Amino acid sequence: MKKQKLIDKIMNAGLKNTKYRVYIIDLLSKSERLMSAQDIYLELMKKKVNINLSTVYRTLDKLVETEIVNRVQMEREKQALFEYNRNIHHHFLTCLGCNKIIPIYECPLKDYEIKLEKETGFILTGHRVEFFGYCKECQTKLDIQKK
Amino acid sequence: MKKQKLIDKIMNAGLKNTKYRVYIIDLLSKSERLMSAQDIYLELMKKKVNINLSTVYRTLDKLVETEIVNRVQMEREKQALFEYNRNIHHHFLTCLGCNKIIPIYECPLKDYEIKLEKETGFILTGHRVEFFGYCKECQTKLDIQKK
DNA sequence: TAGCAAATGCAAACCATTTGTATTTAGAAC
DNA sequence: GTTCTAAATACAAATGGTTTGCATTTGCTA
Repeated sequence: MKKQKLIDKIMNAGLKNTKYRVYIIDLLSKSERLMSAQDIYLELMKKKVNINLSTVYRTLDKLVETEIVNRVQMEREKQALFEYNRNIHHHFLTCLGCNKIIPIYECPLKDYEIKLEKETGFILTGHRVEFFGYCKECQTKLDIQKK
Repeated sequence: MKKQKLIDKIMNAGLKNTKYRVYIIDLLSKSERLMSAQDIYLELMKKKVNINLSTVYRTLDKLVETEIVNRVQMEREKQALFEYNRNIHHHFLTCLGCNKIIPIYECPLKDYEIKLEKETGFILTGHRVEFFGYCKECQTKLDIQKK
């Protein structure tokens, strides 16, 4: 994403354009993995961007609030993880061997949600799904086979 | 569950039979809601069962390890929640209004998992699903309608 | 360019959870 | 029943992710 586009995005959300916001959105939008606040902090420090950890948290709060970024809580991670919001609904697949997290851009629950709404009387607004298993490499490495 | 059955369950898992274990399993197996460690601690104190919070945590660790109890991490709760393991696969439906959590004993993902295994090469071992929405009461209270 | 609200840095607080260690207890062996 | 040992517990302190209070700085509007 061009820097100007990124600044527009920040300002359109009603936020002030600050260097840290630019850095964090840029970092997340280029990252192919989910990142924790700590990850972001360390990554920026490595790039000689001197930021405070509490600023990372406050920035992420704002970005989540304005839906520029998504916060997700994985079952097995204690810290929250963040991803750039591309507005594409997806689920996650976590490898229990190496902990890598793969987004799955496909959703088998559309019809089921309608059914569930009828059954429960709820109005549904969303869902989240996390699959667990072992990736090919870990299957070999850990000698895991389908039972 | 009868007390003796409960003790058998503990001992069959290779654990020592202690009063706190009996109390905690009994409490969880009778609770119709998920409970946090803190909830359990307070509930027991209310019943004049003087237990230490760290004992609650260590007991829960053992019970999760031996699969007598399940630990679940909800998206919106920071503490882990615990439920008695009835060995019935289920998902959760959380009301964004009143935070109640309803288990859904139905799974639309069986076939999809096979497909996902083929697509990704993973061996899948499980998944978890949480639906979000508003229950009937909160729809009225908060004037929420389907869009 | 001034003024003000918003953003930041820093230190301290917070809260769920874990850990170290001394003491107690369950259950196996006698 | 008594003894012995590993496991369980109490208590206090530590940990780790996250939040907050407050003084200072910065971005944006007028």
